[in-house]
Amino acid sequence: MKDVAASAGVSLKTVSRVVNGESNVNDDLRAAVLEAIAALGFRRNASARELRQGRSGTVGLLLEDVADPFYSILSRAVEEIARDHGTMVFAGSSAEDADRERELALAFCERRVDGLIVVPAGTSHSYLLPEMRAGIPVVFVDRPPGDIEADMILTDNRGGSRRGVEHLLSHGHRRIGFIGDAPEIYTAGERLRGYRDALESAGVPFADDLVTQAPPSPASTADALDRLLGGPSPATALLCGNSRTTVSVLRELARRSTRLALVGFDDVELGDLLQPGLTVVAQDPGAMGAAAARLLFQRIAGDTAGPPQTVTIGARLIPRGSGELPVP
Amino acid sequence: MKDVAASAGVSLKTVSRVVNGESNVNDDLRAAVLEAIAALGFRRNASARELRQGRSGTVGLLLEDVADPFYSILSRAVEEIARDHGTMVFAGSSAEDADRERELALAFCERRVDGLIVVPAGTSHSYLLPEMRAGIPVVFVDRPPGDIEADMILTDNRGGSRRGVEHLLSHGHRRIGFIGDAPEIYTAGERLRGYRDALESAGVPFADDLVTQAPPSPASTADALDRLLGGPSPATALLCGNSRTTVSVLRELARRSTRLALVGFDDVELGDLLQPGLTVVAQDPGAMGAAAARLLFQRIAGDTAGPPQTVTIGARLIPRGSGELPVP
DNA sequence: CCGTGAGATGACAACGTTGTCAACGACGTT
DNA sequence: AACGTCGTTGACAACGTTGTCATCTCACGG
Repeated sequence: MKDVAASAGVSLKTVSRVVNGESNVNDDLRAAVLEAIAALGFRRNASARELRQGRSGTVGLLLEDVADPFYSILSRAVEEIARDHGTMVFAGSSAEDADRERELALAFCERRVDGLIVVPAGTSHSYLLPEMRAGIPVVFVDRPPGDIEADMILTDNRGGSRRGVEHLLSHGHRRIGFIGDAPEIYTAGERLRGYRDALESAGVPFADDLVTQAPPSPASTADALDRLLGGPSPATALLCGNSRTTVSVLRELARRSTRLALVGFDDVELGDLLQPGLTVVAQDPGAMGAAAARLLFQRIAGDTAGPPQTVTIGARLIPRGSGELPVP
Repeated sequence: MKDVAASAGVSLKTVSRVVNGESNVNDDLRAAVLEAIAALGFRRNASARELRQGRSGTVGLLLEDVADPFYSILSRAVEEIARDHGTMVFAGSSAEDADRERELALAFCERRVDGLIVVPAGTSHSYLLPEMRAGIPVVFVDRPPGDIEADMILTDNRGGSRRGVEHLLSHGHRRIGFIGDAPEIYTAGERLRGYRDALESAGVPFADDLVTQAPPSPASTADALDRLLGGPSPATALLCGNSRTTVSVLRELARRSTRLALVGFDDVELGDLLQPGLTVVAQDPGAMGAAAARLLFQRIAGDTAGPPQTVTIGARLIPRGSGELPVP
């Protein structure tokens, strides 16, 4: 910029004015400056600008895994909203590791992001309190934060799950299994609660032997299916608590050539091409990302007066065949 | 940092030394500084550090679409390598729009990224020359850049496509269709070339009416299938030039209850669960991202002596059923 | 003719960090 | 006792930008 000023024969400040598109600059000077900029290939240094202004034009997005379709769609939605605000996105994957989450979040803060969107991996987030007090707004997505109060965007896990089970009930099923993630995971707990809600409303007794709660893996899924299908009165339908489990179940059912009425939580690409099509309770990751980003930019813009907000986004049942199979 | 220095009763520079883990600091002073840091909730300001050091610890990743599984896997691979180098990743989606690509790339440069990984959307990249001359290394992935010479990481599109067609030929097919993307897209051209290679080697004449080149859409795919299957000697097999086309074809075939030996280019989630399983020529987006990142960090580390490198990554045929269907 | 206001321009400091260099004290050597 | 060496510490400038304020010019009205 110094060079540009020298080359155009003006002061630093005038170059700054031109670069920032301020109006009160003589047209001739402006032209000279623009010419010098083009000739020298000048590009404004954002670090210096940030340092001076205290704003980085950057937000941090902390996900479990950038490569997971759910989060990558969420990520894209955040990017679009950020773009509207002239902001770039730092994305990082916590890989479900609380230490890594923390490390990444603090690295974002060191980079002076204007705000932070976090899918919590750990169970404690008080380490963010100093940053939040220092004025970095944080919005949590998909799960509530561990031990602090903050804005969050959640799916209606309980309601969605309930609707999935009600769908199976309405097709005559009474022995409905549930395979969910480990019980300490928030979404898993909510979805199990929805499952119980639906049974209770229908007057169907809750049976422990129909429920499995464990981190999804092909082996644990196979075990769970053994238990569900092996006993004297086997399950005739199944709600899968997350898409990884759904996929494992589909593989395992294909291997066994068994059919089972099935509703999955979370949509899955190509679910409509399976035979039968896969009925799911679909979350809307795009809507979640957009809601999180909108709320974040509202906070960044200075709307920090109110208490923490919680936005709940509905989950939609998409019948495609597998959930409409009758009781054998 | 000034506050920390005052609180610990030492100079700015000593705090800086402690923060950066330099060894030549008295243990008592170090302890005092660390205590002050904890008490004040100090966090180093990365903008100032960048400004001073001229390095941002940041790379830019410019993709078509962060939400596309291919790119999101690539993205994650880049993130992992960047992590090993203590670097964060700015990711942006060009949405196949040359202007937006340029805008994002220059925004990254303004933020003084240490390097840039680009999946080209536009056809001209000379706008990056000044930046590259200014010392920002750029690695292109998936497609070559428009009108400049630079490092690139490519899939062996031609070889992969050839292998896919050879697979169909080996199952007796002679009327093999090809539905690919618009011919101006590099990968589409290469894949068509591989298709011709395979036919030629097998002595099967190339037939214009078996080939469609158009941007993938359900409508254009339906048209293409009409043409392939409608004539007096219909195609008995098909190579799909990209995954979006593959999916459209699968939907269309399901709608028509038609079967056709099918090989898709690019893997598709749950391809193994379809009936029959989907045979594909699979690229390896993770390997591409890792290779790009590794080459980029090599360049960043100062290895800029040699000429631009091109790394070609193989595409693997994964037989799952659809490509092994016999000639009816 | 002078005073006033508006608009254009520039000088300068400051943002928070780190590289450079000088000062200092302790210790060992001659 | 004088000297050199080493390790620790701090003063200061510089990175590139922009906000603040002062200066200058010109036009206009009294």
